[in-house]
Amino acid sequence: MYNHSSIDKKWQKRWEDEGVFHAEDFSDKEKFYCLIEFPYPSGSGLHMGHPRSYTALDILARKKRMEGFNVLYPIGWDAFGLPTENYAIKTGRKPQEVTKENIDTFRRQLQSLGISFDWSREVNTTDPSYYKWTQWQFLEFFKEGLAYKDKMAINWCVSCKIGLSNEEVVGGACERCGGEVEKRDKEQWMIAITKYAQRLLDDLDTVDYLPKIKKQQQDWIGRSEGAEVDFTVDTDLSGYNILGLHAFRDDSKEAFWPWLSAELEGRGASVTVLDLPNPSEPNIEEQIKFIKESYTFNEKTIVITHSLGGVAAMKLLPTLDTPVSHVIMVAPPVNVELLDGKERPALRDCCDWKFDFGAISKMAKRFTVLADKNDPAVPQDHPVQIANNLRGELVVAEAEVGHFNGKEEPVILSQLIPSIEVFTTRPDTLFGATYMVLAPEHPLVSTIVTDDKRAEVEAYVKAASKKSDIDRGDGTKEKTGAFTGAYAVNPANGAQIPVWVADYVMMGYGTGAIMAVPAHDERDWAFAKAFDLPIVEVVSGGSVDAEAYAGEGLSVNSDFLDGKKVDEAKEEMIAWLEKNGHGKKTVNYKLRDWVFSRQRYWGEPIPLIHCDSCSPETGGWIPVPEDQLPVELPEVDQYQPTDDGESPLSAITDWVNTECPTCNGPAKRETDTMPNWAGSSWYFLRYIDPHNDEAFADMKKLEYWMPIDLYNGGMEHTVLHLLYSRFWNKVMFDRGHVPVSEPYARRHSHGLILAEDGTKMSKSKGNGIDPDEVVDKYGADTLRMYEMFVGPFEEPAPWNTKGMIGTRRFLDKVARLPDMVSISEDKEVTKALHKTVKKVGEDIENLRFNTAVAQMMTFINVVNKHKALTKESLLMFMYTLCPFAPHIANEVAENLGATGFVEQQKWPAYDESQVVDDVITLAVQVNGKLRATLEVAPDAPQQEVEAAARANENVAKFVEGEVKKVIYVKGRMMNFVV
RNA sequence: GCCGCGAUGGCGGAACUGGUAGACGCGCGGGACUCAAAAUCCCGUGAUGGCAACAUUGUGAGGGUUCAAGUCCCUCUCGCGGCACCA
Repeated sequence: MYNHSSIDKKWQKRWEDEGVFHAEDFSDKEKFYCLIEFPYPSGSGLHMGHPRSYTALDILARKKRMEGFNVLYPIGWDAFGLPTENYAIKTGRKPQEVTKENIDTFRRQLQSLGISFDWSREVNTTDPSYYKWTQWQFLEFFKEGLAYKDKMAINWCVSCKIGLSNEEVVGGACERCGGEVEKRDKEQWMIAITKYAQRLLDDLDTVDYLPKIKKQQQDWIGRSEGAEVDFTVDTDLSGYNILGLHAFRDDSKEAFWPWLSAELEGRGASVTVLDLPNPSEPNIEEQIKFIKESYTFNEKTIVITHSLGGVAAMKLLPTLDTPVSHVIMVAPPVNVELLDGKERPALRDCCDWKFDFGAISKMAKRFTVLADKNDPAVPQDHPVQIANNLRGELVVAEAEVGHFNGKEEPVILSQLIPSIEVFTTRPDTLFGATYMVLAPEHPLVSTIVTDDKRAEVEAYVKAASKKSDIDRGDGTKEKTGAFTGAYAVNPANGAQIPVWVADYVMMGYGTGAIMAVPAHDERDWAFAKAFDLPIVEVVSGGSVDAEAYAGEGLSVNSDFLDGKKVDEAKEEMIAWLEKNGHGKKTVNYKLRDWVFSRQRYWGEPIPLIHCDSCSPETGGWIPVPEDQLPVELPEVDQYQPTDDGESPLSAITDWVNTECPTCNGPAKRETDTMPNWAGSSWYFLRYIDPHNDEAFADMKKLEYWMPIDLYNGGMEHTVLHLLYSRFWNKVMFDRGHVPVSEPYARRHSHGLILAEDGTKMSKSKGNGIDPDEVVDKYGADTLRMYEMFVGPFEEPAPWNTKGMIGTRRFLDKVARLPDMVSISEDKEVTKALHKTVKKVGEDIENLRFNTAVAQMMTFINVVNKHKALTKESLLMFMYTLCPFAPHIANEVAENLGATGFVEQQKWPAYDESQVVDDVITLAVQVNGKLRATLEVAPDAPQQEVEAAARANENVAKFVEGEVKKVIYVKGRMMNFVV
């Protein structure tokens, strides 16, 4: 029994004192950057799983150093996040303190394992000198137009009081606490990762990841090719009278109104366009009088106003006796300053510029405002329809010639004749589309629903919105839905098909609407059966009365596609759609934009300031200037999450209130913080230059070290963390801050260490094993070796303390080896040694540590058999063992008189002639069954072997009569076929 | 439901490109040393039959290809992981 405690501490101190593992920037040696996922320093201390990954890469790092590489093997702390914050709240302490304590524990525990980290490069995501650069990089996203704020239905965890990204909702429940998740509308910072979807997919071809990891990335991005198809809602406008109020712009008069009239008259409407008098200096009373004299309003009236025409309408409409059918205001001039900068006293006098949308909406069955979503003057909470960026084109660009550009007009027209855009991967089945379905959240639902169906549809939509994702996605998959009363036209054959609302269609994918082809889609088939909708077969090969058929076949009932194979038919149909303006080829991704806001305290503050009077183009958001970074997290006593879902930071008024960096006026800080994923998306860059305060890392150093040669981590991070960090790196690459577009040249993953009962180690089950105890009782080398020996690195393995004792016995045998040192050794020992060096070296490169350990055990067994080996052989073995059990290897080497560290020795070279056997055991089979074994030279000629085999009594017994064939595989076996 | 991976002694696991299945370790049985124990060392250890040599059988189940299958092909069962009405 050797004394592991003193040996462990002695060598750990020496390594650290002499900086043996410090990586050198710009060395002449070839670089090797190996990376483990840095730990989250939780309060429960190091988990048994951590040493597995860290030791594995430590072995590789140590071997690479001995092979002459300049190795970077760094460590740090991913320390922002909920568990610490929750623990701090519970114990009434500050997250800063708790974090520091946890890190100290983790550091001590990791150091007790003798991992060859370069501790001089330690990073900590919660350190202001680190998150300064996280914030800086966020601003790079912002400047690139990749960060935007959007109101959206988010997943809200009721118990954590936190918004969760889709990725953090597992089976409809919160990933962290397992609690209930509901939908809530919240303004969130989003990052447009979807813009990088294709590159994130394509560049997987350039990296070496485990196939299953690549596949998970691909599946998550979820690319599918297909077509976008437009279905026009069949709208009958006969009996309606459209009243256009024209003011102010001549080009509208010449182009817009005639075009609109033609479109609407084709649908049976009559159109009246009134030229309002004196539009640029209007007298509103005069205009109203003119309208009243020229036109009689009734309930079939549809009012369309354009720009300044809205002013008169706004005053007039609330005074009418009868309500009108519909009012559409296109870009009403809701904010005079934004109009064109010109003062218009006449307008100002007649109107206070605060449109009373409420009064108008009472006079119209439907009321639509088409205006800029971001215009603060447009009341967002009012039930008006908001379109994007319309005002910019239609009003402000007054001086520009010809606003009639074909981009905005369809939006206007679609208010009266809506069209439904769908995404399909099967355009070849368009002739089989017998109905359509909108997601309950689809904005067109309320537009197209007919009056007699409105109540029913509204009730259905309301019920759907209450359902959680579990109810919608899980369970019976029984189809529910409601008919809107509206019909759309199938562009392929002109057929009228009913439009339904059903929750089996998701707003989040594609366009939120589908064409349903029940004959060839399982879900559509089930829905059609449930609601008795027609099923039309358009691909032959199945029996669509019994079930949907999604296989190969030839098109039928499909006019010009008939007789074509699926792939061919898809192409033809896309060509047809494009030619006739009904759609086009498109690609869709499952990947969603990244919800980047958290309403919690313990995270990086988002470094933006909101000013009411500056930067309207970004919604008033202004980056904190670089020289004011980092925006430090204020240390406060109260940081509990709020019930209303606002960030705790919003309550700290003297932090929130600040100055606008642009105009120096009063402004407010953004109070949301960043998600945990932020700091971990780029930490590998900081390791390269951890103390730089001019940049997150020096470009020259990045060029030297990047990319990472091997990155190892858990399978649980192979989707999100890997994707986010690849994306983050690509954005930095595009902005010229990093030299490579893919950060990880090779990615591997380790299996979990399970508890002795084969389940996950967990606090609640009390089945955890404490690394401290194991190190204390058995030593660091035992723990390291056991975790390598326990099974294949990438597969989960149950902990077994008894099994670990076997590796300790092995190390005890190692400690006794010096007693056997002698001036000569048996040939078998020499051969075993060289074989061991060869196999261990190869196994390390292939990350097959378990068989490397087994080989070293075999070697010891051979030595023990002969009880003698030379000092040189023992040293050579110590060099081979050192990556696995560095403490004892160094100790034994030192006791043999070696100076310096084993880590500074050269990795041993094996002698090729020593790894081949002089004599091998050859299997002799008869009819494939083993009958004897022969000791022969590996390259013995067939004749000789055959003679020896036939001479064998047992073989001869079975080889009676004619031998049909003799198969001889040199060095392996001989088979007699009789 | 779909996709991926896996299933080998009492246990964790080996087995290159189809060529002696069970390396290595744990456990178990026997023995040596010891007054005794611990530690250490030696022998044995898939199952069945046999004193033994050896024979039969054996890698989740069933079928196939091959001189030869844990390994390749088909069908199925179970387990693990991922996705989950993704149009």
